Amino acid sequence: MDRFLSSYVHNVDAKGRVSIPSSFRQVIHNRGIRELFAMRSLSQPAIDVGGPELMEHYEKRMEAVDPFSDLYQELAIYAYGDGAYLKTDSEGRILMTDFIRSHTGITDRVTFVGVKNSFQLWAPERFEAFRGALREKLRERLPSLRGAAAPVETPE
Amino acid sequence: MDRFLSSYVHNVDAKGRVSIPSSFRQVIHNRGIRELFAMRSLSQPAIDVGGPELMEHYEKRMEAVDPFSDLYQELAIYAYGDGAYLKTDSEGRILMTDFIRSHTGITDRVTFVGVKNSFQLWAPERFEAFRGALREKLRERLPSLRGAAAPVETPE
DNA sequence: TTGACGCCCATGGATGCCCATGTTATCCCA
DNA sequence: TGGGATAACATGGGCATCCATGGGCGTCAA
Repeated sequence: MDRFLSSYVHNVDAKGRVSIPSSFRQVIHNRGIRELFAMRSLSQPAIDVGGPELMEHYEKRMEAVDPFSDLYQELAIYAYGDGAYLKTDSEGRILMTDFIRSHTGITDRVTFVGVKNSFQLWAPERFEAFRGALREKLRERLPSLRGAAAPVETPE
Repeated sequence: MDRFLSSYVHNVDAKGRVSIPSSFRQVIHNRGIRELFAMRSLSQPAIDVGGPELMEHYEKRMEAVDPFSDLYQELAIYAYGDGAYLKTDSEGRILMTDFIRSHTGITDRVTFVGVKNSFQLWAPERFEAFRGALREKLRERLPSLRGAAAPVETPE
């Protein structure tokens, strides 16, 4: 149990709080993650959430770039400036800040989507649409999958 | 928690004061920074703020240019010429001086942007525009950065 | 003297912490 | 095997505290 798996829809309460699915909390604990870091996904209206590795991923990327170039500076602004720490309360809930809401369109419900080493936050409707489109696309691209045992299906 | 991370928008009051985000004050304290130094960013309409390492960073950055060229001189004057120590008041606020305002366009609101070892001051509108453009640029330039699955277009 | 700046106090809103409730999944025992 | 007891979890609300913000006043310097 060390991978973020499956998806869950949770409610946002009047204070803007949402419970992190308990299985995700397990994974967070098992991985020894102390601080949750959040970033806007580049290509999707979703927020990526994970531990420090999430940031290290970009740092590695940046090592290949001249540290004194504009590109490096820009990557730094993106990686560090366009993210946020997510503080959890004593019950394991996180706050849906404007930072999250404006990028995802989340209002009163959130879909948590496990993506192996990290998980994502989506507005449920958008995620449904995305998942549908994704399935189509994969069906076209990977026809060999069709015969197999419903490999593209995602648990509710 | 020893890195300047995330971004915050704060108001400038009638006296020109702005609160430094408390998380940044934490970082300043944790790093043992006693004096904050501010200088013009070389590539953006922003002010870079940090401890003594900030100056070293600039110097290294400028070494990419021939240190005996006119350009080097000009960059030095540009960055250091109006640089200033930022005094904080007893509440942890700094003053938006004309030096800061003229370079950034800041009037009544400021965006604090964490960039790991230092942070920046931006006019919120300009930062939003910059961030948007940057996302576009990175999305094209680093297509492999994101993508748990195949890239699929999603309505924004 | 006048304005800039440092220091103090006031306040409202946001945030974190604690406890309460209902629902669901799990387990145990008859 | 069915049903009740139990534990885990999502959710809600109250309250204390921190923090961003605003205003007053004294001091120092031009």
